[in-house]
Amino acid sequence: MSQPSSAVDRLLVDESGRRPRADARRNLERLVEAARIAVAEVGVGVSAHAIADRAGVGVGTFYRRIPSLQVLLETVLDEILDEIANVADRALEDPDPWHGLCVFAAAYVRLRAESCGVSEALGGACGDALAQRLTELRGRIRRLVERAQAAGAMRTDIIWQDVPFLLAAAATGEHTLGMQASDKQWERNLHIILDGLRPTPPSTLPGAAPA
Amino acid sequence: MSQPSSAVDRLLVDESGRRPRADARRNLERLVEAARIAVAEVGVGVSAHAIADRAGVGVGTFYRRIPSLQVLLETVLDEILDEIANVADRALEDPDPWHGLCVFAAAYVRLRAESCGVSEALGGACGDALAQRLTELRGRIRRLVERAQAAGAMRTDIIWQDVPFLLAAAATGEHTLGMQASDKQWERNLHIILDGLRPTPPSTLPGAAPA
DNA sequence: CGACAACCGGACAAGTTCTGTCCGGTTAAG
DNA sequence: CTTAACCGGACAGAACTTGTCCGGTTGTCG
Repeated sequence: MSQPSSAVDRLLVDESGRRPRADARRNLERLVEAARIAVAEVGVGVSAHAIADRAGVGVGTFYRRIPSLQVLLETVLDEILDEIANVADRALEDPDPWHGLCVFAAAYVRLRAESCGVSEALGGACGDALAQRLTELRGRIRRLVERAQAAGAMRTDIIWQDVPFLLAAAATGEHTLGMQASDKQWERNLHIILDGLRPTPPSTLPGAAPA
Repeated sequence: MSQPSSAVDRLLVDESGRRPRADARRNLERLVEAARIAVAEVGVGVSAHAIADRAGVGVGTFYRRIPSLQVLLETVLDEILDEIANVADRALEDPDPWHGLCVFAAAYVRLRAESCGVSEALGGACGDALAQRLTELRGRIRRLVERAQAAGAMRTDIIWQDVPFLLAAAATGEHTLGMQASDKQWERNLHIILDGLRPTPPSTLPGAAPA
């Protein structure tokens, strides 16, 4: 938010090594921050004009430093995916496997619930650009789940591939049947889902395992 | 699918009481069926041209009998919402309240998972057009949940408003982290969620109740 | 303080995609 | 066979989109 924002720096190191003017940097920071908010509220389909408007600058200013809309969106999303990966790494070091899984799950679902664009990106809406990140994250979730199962803290009739789908599920649904979800509906959803993951399986799971 | 389709009839009873030509009726049936499939695959954002193409007719034919794209979409969705309401009514007559809830939940989640457009409509994407239906459905779900709780078959720290969100959640997520969900992933999700709804609450639920 | 390069904003071009209309050619039905 | 109903798709026009360009402004440095 208020730190230098590596995204801004990444976008700033172009052309001759001259230091950019102060207003140029300020506007770029505004644009990146506006992009973050817009992506969260509107999703990856947000337009360049919409971001420029939010930042309080013209589109000309947008395209002066930003090569293309797509580059900006990928930069912003890549940063968030990095953050998620870090949370997963820390969770893997938790001495209590189940607690580690819960901590990661809460962070993951929160990020998805609070940013429409992050959900879309994790769902694969950004094509190959973020595919590498997604693969890495998948591996970390797999390890988190299998570690919890090995410790006897989780049902073993559930396979690790179910977990990403369940976490994605917990984060969705801002509106249903005309009801507006509270800010924390995702916490309630996640809580119930995690309860459903605990041992003592009440019955066998139907359907084939996902590919 | 192959029955006369009340939607077709509803669209056909216009202008002078003359019986329409056979080809006219055939094309309208094709259009309605194409709309159903297109709404399921693409969602309520599908275009009139896309539906006409799927039906194998021109757009002129589309607009000859159909007043507007919106009318067609609402007609198709209204029919499905009717079906859901009927399932709920039957579930309310089940002598076992928990079994009734499970049967309804499975049908509801299946319909949502199999039709992108139904999910959007239940999420409120169609504005006021379907608001009445949504309200009715809400009441039925409330009764199903409270009946199950009164019978002691379901945790009482969950409120009925949680259930529509949980069911919506179970149905979402065709892709996550680069993985393609199996046809029946929704069954696995729902199964785990229903397990989480059973009595013996492991802990208290965080967050405020939704409005 | 003055000069000037860097910067700014938004009108604009060019493209896409949408809904809905219109009309010349075709076909079902009495 | 006649004729009204029907068909298809070109078309109009509106509402978006991304990205460019240029006249006016401003930060920065000698």
